[in-house]
Amino acid sequence: MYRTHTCGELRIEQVGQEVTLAGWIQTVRKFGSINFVDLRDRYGITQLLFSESLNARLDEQPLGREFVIQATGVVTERSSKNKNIPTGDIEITVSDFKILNAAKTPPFTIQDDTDGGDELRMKYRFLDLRRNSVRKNLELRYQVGRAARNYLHTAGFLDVETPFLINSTPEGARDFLVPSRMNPNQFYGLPQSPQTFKQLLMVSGYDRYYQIVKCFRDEDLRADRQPEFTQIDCEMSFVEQEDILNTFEDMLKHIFKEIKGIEFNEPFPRMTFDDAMEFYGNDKPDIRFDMKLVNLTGTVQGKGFKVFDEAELVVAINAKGCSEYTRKQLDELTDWVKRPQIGMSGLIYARYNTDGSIKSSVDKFFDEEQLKLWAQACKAEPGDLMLVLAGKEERTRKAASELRLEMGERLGLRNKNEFKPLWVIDFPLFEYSEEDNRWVARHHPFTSPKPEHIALMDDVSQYAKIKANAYDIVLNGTEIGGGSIRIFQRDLQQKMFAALGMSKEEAEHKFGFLMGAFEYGAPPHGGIAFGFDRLCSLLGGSESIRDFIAFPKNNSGRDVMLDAPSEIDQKQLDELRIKLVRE
RNA sequence: GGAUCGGUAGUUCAGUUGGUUAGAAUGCCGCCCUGUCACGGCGGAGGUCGCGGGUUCGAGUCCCGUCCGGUCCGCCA
Repeated sequence: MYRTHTCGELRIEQVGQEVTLAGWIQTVRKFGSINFVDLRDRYGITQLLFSESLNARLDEQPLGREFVIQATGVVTERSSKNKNIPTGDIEITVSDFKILNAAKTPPFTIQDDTDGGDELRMKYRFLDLRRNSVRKNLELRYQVGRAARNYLHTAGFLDVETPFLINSTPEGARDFLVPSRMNPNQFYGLPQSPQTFKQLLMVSGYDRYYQIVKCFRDEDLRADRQPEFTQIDCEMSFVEQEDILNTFEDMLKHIFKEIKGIEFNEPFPRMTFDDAMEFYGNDKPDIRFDMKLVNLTGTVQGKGFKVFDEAELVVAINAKGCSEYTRKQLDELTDWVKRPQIGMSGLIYARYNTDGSIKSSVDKFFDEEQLKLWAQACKAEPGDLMLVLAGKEERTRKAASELRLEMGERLGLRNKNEFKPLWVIDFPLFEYSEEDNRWVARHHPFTSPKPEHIALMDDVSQYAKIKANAYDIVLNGTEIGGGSIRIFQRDLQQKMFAALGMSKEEAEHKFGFLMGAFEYGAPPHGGIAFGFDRLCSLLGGSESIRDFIAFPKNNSGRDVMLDAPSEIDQKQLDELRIKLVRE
């Protein structure tokens, strides 16, 4: 036995006991003829006292940071206690010790406030994971998963595993491909989600299914996106949208209570997709603060100001209490909206001064009476600042949405300890893809249209109006989950594929097994999938999901520790019958 | 595919208008110290200024290219 206790559990009550601890050396403090060593493991830090009698041995076997050692001694009350750590009342007076493994000096310090940069910490991730702060994130992830499983288990859900080596599908994101050695010139695709399998499980009668499962998408990455990520994937039979929303709202409430001790007594608010777009400019509103988008197009056009008159959309936000913004701050905001990522050509503002007057950057075209109408529309009061954007509809709405979030940030209205969930419902079934020149499924091709809109599927000109029984759950402006009621009848599914420009043969070839299954008694069903990594990062108060993944990949999809992906041997290529194209 | 920020000691960073021998902190090594816990004191070692090219009497600094990393846009049903 290597140890009798962990480094986090000994207290004043154990004084007098002889114990053996094993762990990593956090620090060695030489103090004349005595030495203090902080020994660390997952559970905490315990101070070891090496008194004078061990000096000869320490000269032979010097100790260094991150050495793995085993030490035996008696638990002793400290003469000077450390109130900052739970084991601070005691220390181990070491009688014998053994170096189990020496260690190189680590390239960065293994502390909460490490001196290591991101790049280095990722390269030595196994050392980074020793740090408290990183370990806490992984522990949080485990607890979130456990809370979800507990809830789903109690609610009668069955965890069923589904395969990773499946077919590539053309819809949606790019697939990761795996060549098949036994089936030359053929490839598996890794699942973007277990979508079709969970629907087949519904046909099989497993009416409550869940899985915490990896999904794979070969698209460009962000701080909150990884090529392989984890979903809490769920599906239910004999349910309507309302049943699903209620079930999973309860699950989230359970998780919040377990993890954060937060109780939501009210139902989560709901907003239609159309309202979200109109009032927030995006489909995942951050409702921790108001500052809604106000459409001023009708109010401001026809007054001779070309920028407004030629715009498809003029939209304002009301920055409460910002009328004192200096010219410098406003210029800076203007530069901000002119950045290529936002892409506006300018920013117009109107200050509602505390004396009741209104001054704008376009006073030449709008007198005070006109500006009062702006204020009325924006519900602005003296002391407020109206920020106005104008231009092409889509870009302007998007820019206004970004500006709103930026102002919310600057005004400190986006508190990461405040949690405001929101259901966004009634998503459109289709959206037009300029790139492919056709209508594509906004959610996915198995999403059911609202029954009253099915008739519109016969007329392409009506496609934009068709709403789906699809929903997203949004937390603090981040989409953490989404799902839909599915199509469960072959005819409707066929119609859907046809609407997406897929021939009968093509649909049969790609999804024939699913449509075939629908002919053998498919129950009405629907489901939802949560972005587990994102949920964890929000609960942990971090922007980046990488902090909650033990071994994440970087921006370019590389594992910098393993240096993956990498080239492979010619022999392997030959077996797979793959020829490389060198450029 | 694009935008943008960064790359200087083991690490985190500073480095002026292009100008002597490239600095600080921390870590590391040595010596001293019996109650430290961010220990302290004294001393020391440590540099391909990411890489390649160019401009110049002279480049860490300016220009071009390239590689690596961060963030974002496009993309991500």
